[in-house]
Amino acid sequence: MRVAPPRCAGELALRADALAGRSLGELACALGVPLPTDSRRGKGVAGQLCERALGASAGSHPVPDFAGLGVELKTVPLAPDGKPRESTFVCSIAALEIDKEEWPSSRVRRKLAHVLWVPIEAAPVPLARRRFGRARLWQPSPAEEELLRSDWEELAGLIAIGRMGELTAHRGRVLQVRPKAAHARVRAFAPGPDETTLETLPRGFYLRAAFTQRILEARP
Amino acid sequence: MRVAPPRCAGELALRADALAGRSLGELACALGVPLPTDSRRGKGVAGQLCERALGASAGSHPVPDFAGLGVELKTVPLAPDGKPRESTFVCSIAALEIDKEEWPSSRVRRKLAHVLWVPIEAAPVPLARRRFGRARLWQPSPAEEELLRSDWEELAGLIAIGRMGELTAHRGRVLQVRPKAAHARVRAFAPGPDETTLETLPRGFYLRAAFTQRILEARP
DNA sequence: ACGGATCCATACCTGGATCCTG
DNA sequence: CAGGATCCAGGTATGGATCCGT
Repeated sequence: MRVAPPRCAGELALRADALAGRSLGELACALGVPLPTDSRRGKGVAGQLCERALGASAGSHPVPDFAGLGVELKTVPLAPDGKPRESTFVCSIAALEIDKEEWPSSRVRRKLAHVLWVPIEAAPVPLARRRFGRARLWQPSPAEEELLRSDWEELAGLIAIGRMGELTAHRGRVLQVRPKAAHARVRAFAPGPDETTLETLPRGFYLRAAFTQRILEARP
Repeated sequence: MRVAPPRCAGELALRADALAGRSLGELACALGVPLPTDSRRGKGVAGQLCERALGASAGSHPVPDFAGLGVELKTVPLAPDGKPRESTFVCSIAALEIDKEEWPSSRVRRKLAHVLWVPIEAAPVPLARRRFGRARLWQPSPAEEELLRSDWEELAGLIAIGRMGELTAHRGRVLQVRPKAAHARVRAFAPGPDETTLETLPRGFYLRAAFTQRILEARP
């Protein structure tokens, strides 16, 4: 079953509101897709069903989830205490090209320019019984953008000068760099010392959970 | 079920001889894989089972089927009169790079430097009952190579100067250029007129059936 | 008859994220 | 408890070729 793209932000907000309180099991049933029984096997399923329910353009590469609106969709898993249980993946890192990027036109900034955050219950609630919360349409405040920019410039700078291999997830106040791969044997190219190129585990940018928590708590 | 790579050309020839007279159905059964019932759905199945039976390194990109030996495997479908029913795919065409290739190191020449031709019955024999014939290990004679070279230089030259779009399968005495894609809407990049780049249907090099017929008829 | 169109398998890549052990 | 490791879906790319309408 397919849903047409929303024609404006208002229509998107209405659809997102309609999702609040519904469970992942109901949604899967309505869309006619089976849910994995093992939650390890369904890491991305909430996000993917949410895309379909809201009429996002699925899986296409360079464009935002709602291309016409320039809005990106992110589901956030909430622990029983209401706080995000996980960090949020932002985008993968093309390490060999990152020296050509600048913050204003960077992939991270474009991804985060306008986001629809959709909270959903996380473990220990079983997959099918996890309920969606009230969505929030967000754009970074000047203070938030400043935090993101300064972290990004530090991290991207280290990658560009060939230090991605030494980079750990400890770096960055709100943005961090972590592995992004099917398994630890996957290789991608990255700058090495002295203009060399070497193969490393692919990485991605992630938002720390404490940062998304502040976004969700701010009064809309 | 997996078969170890042959250690020398002699071992490969022995295995290929052992295949002669056996049917595709027997082979599929021995390897524990099902055959499609509709022959449209099994266009590549004879070649793939043959690879497995002979211990070819399956599906890996740049290397010959028998990497250590530098030998490429090709199955040839024979009509009831013993003549090849189809042309033989050689390799896909990277149109934007072809201006940097020269015949001696070209993909076509490398693919055809050393080929194990394995004949197999074609339609109207049902898939499972098609029998393999006697394989032939071949290297191009000087005359054959000269034919290939001159066709390749004509075709590659036309592609390099931006004429792939106008190129039809009529060109070339033994080598030709034809579409190579899942369907007609697939696009790939190619040089256009005046240093431009345009999108076209991807193409590949193929050997005309009359050429493979002469190869198979020549006394080993 | 054959030139243009198409079909399957497999590997890889990207985007969706959560798992899990020290 | 969070940093490093991993899992699924879907699309793309390539190599195995044959199908089929004019």
